[in-house]
Amino acid sequence: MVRAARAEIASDTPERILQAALEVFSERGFEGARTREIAARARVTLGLLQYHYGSKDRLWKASVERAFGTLRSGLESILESPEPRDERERLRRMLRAHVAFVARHPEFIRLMHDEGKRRGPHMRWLVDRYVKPLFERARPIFERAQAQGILPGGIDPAHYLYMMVGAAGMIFHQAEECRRVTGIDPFAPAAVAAHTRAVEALFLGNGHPEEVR
Amino acid sequence: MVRAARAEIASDTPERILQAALEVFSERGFEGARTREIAARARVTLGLLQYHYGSKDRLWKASVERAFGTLRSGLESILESPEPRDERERLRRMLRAHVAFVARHPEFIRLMHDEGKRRGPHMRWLVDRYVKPLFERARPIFERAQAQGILPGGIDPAHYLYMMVGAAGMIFHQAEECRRVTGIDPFAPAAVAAHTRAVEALFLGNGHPEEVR
DNA sequence: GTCTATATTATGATAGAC
DNA sequence: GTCTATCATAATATAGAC
Repeated sequence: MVRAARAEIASDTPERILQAALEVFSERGFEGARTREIAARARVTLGLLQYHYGSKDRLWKASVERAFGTLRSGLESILESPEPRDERERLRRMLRAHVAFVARHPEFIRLMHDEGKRRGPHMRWLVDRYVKPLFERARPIFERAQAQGILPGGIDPAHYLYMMVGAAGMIFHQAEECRRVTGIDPFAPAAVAAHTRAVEALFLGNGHPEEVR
Repeated sequence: MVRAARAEIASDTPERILQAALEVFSERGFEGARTREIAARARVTLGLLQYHYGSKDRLWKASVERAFGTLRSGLESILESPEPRDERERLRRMLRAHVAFVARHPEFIRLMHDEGKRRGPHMRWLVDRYVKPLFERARPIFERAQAQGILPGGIDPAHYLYMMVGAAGMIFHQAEECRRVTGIDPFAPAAVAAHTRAVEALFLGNGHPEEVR
């Protein structure tokens, strides 16, 4: 059918707009983002954004929904990956998965930074929909690790969550800053590997000389 | 002298404006910040911002200069505080100082987040003036800690820097998110203390059951 | 130094041609 | 579906009174 054929060729335009929107929203924050810039990056005009998404706000939600959908299937699948040998191994996998994900998608953390520092409907939407469920996944891992002496006990898992996310992510979402401060490009494969090792060492004490010795 | 007396009573207005500016810039980001909101919080009018600082850009610099001036005298003084018993103690002090500072001034990290994720004059200005010198202070502490086996070796100090800043700060600069996700108010004194312990435990293994045992 | 206008520009949103 | 105007508003910046 002509119509079907048409629909198939039919553009990836909405997709491109969503991608561009995510980039700009994460780089500039919601209020700093300019719809004109989003349109330009998607190589469409302003009117078309309105046609497809109606408003800046709905565009934001649509782009985040797409982005965090990836996060769920990306991170959570690894979190639940088949049968780790033990809790230490499970924790290690979560750490690795987290570093890998943040290294590939620093824009997610940037979005959370923009919204998570102040009250507001965007923040609530984001937290209830994505962050809270994710925390509920990570919490028992931290709790069991504490119970088994893999991590220091007597500390609310929330602290571990924020230390993990912060320690794993900052070098990536602050990539430009890092380049200028240290000369390191954190996205270089070697740097990603090094940071993965660093995070593992920090949480699991692996390769810790005084333990190895 | 009348003039002197006048000058003394003379208003803390520029100070109030700077404080309001720092708040709004850190909450909204540079582009998201509205000069009207800054003026309102400082309880002055728009024209007065222009009179005192000329432009939004110069206002940004002035407010950051004031803020990071505090950072230097605040953090650096503790970093250099008199004669720690050993390197472990020196590292512990740096960690504590860092957590304490970020807990009191999450707006600093928020500012860095806004600027540090993209290239630009603000980022360069910030990094060259404040972040780089601070890193040069922290680097030898990490290096010596590694050399003495206090921290895992074979890892560039840059990774430790970003892990420290990220792990120490995130729960505070994402305070609103944290409240909603975990129910914890990270600024409550007990929470600050808990996070300080958590960060120390993470980097120094203190209270680590398997080591204590 | 501080305020009240006002000028100028940029933004999100809309209308209507193709 | 996509574009080219254009609107209404809100932003920064300026001018000038007090």
